[in-house]
Amino acid sequence: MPQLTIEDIARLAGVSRSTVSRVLNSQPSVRPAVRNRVQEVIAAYGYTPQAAARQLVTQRTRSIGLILPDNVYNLFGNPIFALMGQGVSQVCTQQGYRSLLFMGRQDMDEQDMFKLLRGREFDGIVLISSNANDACAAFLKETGIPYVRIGHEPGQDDLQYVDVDNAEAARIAVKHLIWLGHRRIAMLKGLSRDTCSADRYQGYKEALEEAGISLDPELVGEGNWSTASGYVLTKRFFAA
Amino acid sequence: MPQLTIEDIARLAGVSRSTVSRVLNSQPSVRPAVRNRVQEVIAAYGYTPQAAARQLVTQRTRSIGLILPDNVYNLFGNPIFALMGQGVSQVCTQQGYRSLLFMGRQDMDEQDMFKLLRGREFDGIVLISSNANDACAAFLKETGIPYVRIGHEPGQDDLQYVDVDNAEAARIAVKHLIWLGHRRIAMLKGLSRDTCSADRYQGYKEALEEAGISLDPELVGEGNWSTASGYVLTKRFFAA
DNA sequence: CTGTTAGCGCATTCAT
DNA sequence: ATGAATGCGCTAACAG
Repeated sequence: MPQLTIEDIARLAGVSRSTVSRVLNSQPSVRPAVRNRVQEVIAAYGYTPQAAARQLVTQRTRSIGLILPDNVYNLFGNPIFALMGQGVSQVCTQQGYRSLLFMGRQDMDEQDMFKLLRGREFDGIVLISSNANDACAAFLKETGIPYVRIGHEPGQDDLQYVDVDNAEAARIAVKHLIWLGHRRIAMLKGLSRDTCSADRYQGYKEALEEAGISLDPELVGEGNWSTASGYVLTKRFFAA
Repeated sequence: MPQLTIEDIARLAGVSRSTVSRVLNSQPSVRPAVRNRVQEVIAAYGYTPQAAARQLVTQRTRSIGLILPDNVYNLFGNPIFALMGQGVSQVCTQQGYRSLLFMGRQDMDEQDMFKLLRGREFDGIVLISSNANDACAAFLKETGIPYVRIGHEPGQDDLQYVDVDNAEAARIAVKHLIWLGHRRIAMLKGLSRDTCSADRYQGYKEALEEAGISLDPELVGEGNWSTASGYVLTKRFFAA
């Protein structure tokens, strides 16, 4: 079935395109009777305006792109991303936007991905990444595409990101363990490419130092954020 | 900075829009010298055609929408979805398409979601769902939007889906346990709303019956696909 | 091989 | 309050 256009609806409702457009965008200046008639026709034929056409004229898509770290195990295996994604989605929906998670970061050529981002299919990008030199982050900054990053790099001077205070969080956690009476406290670090790993380690070191506990290198290990690496390292800690 | 259009590139390269369009779409009928010149200008200005405009004229977006079951814990917490998503993404990339995961199924009004799907932002939809009455599946079928479903409903007569033989899979698994010498075999069912749950249970029953093992209701429990429910039920099995 | 012309479907002036 | 006209940026005949 050939999809109906706004023109068809206008004809069927006996009005002009402009009027249909007005009810589509719920503008007030339409006589109630006319509005109803148009809405009935729209409903009867299940008409929905074509996104591309309205995007072309308005120059906005009302959709937000979500980009996650490239590791697929992180992508779906780490519950933190589910929570972040959920939050992004909720706010988008609430504001009349929609969020779409870009799926191709594992298998798509980087340049092709950039081309997509430059094609203005998204009004803005939410990039989740604490990777210290994420090519995508660099690209977004350079091109001026509207974005916000969850996570950041050390030298970042602009305010394009939101992040937690990783060092302080680690400090609090370690202090808590010390308060509970523990003295032998291990640290399972994440990937060194992610800045949060170093930040947390920093907090860990500071809390130990403050408590006068000397750091035991045997109790520090570097994982890759996977549960498997956590398991292996934890076993090693207990063997030590 | 005002984004450049194909028109600007044409002027800068001293050719017409059509020629620029031709090199953009890598059509052969362009003199190498001209092609190079155009490509240089494109690269120099970092120009990328606006997706909406070309979508409007070609009536295709080259993007595939991926829709997952509504439960967010399933969404990111169940590794099977990571694998499926990965597969979809790989094939899309390989074919010059891109895949986008729709994020709003938890928090968006169903009608708004349908509106999005009808807006032709996706050339096709991949719906992952074995939910026996998934409203989205019904909608897709009714509207004639191109889609394929991973998972299916009992009475489905068309060929719009791909699925594994759940009953046979369960049969094989149970037979294997029996072959190993076990006689006391429990079944941890999934949500009853998903057809695969009943299918697998069917296979379980058949395999037991075939081996002359009577089914012990104490060893059958219904979870909700979460690891937590699996843990609780498994403990109950061992207590029984 | 290249330029000219004509829309794609919609929102948005500008008239009325 | 409504309609007619215009253009968003691009591809696709059609000429030449």
